[in-house]
Amino acid sequence: MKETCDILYVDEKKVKAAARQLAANDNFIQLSETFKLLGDQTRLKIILALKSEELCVCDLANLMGVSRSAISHQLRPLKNLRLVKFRREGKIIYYSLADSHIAEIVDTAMTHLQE
Amino acid sequence: MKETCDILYVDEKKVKAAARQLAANDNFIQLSETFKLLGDQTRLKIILALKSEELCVCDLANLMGVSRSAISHQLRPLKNLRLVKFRREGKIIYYSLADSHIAEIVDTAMTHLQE
DNA sequence: TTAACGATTGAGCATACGTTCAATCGTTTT
DNA sequence: AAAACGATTGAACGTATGCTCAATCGTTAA
Repeated sequence: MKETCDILYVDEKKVKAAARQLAANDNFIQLSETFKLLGDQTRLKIILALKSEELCVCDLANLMGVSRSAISHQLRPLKNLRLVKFRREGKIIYYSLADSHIAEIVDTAMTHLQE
Repeated sequence: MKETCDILYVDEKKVKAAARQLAANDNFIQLSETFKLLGDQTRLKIILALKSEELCVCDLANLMGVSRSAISHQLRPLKNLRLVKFRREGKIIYYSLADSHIAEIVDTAMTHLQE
C-alpha cells in the first residue's frame, strides 16, 4: 500500500496547525485521560454514585457488584486525576467527588445524548 | 478475605435504587460507550479535527501520524455510535461530525478541566 | 475493461486493562 | 499487645484494544 495519498488537505496549514496545537497541549492529554476514566462502566458508576452520596469502598463494592479490591484499584486513577477526594474516619475511608466539574461534564454528556 | 463488610450504606435504599436505575438504563451504556470512544487519543483527535473541518481518511491519517487503515478502524465505532457522518465524493469519503452534541460535550469537558 | 487510487476489512500481534486472590497496612477495639 | 476489620497493594490471569500488513471493495479514468 502506498504510504501517502496524492490528495492534500482542504486547508493544509489550518488543519495542521490545529493538530499540532492539540498534540502539544497538556490539556489534550488531561482531556483524553479523563474521558478514558469515564469510559469504564465501573468507574463511571462510581462517579455517578458519588454524585449523590459520600461512600466508602465497601459501599461502592456492593453497589457495583465487584470486589473491594477492584474498587480500590479503580479509585486510584480517579484520585490521581483528582476527580475524587477522600477522608478517613476511623477504619473507614469515605470517598466523594473532588469538585463539581466532573459531575457537570457527566451531566452535560447525559443531556446531550438523550436528544 | 471476607466477602461482605459489616457496615451498611449510609442510606441503603436511596443508593441502591440509584444504582439499579443506572445499570438498567440504556442511557448509561450509551454514556459509557461515548466516553470510551473519546478516551482514545486517536479518536479524540479525530473528533477535534472534524470540529473545524470536513476531512477524508487520508487527511486524518496524515494529521494523526498513523496509517489510513488505523483511521478507518477507528472511524467505524465512531460511525456506529453516530458521532460521525460521511459523504462520498468520487473516490474520496469525507467525514464530519454527525451533529453538534459531541462537540459540545468535548467543549464542556475542556472548559471544566482548565479551571 | 483494466489500471489507479482512496477506503475498508480481516488476520495477527503486542500491549493495556480490569478483575480476583492473597498478603499487608492502618486504625480501632478488647 | 493482639485480634478485628476496612482499605490498599502486587501478582497473575484472561480479555479487550489499537496498530500494521495484506488483500479486497468502489469509484473513476485511461
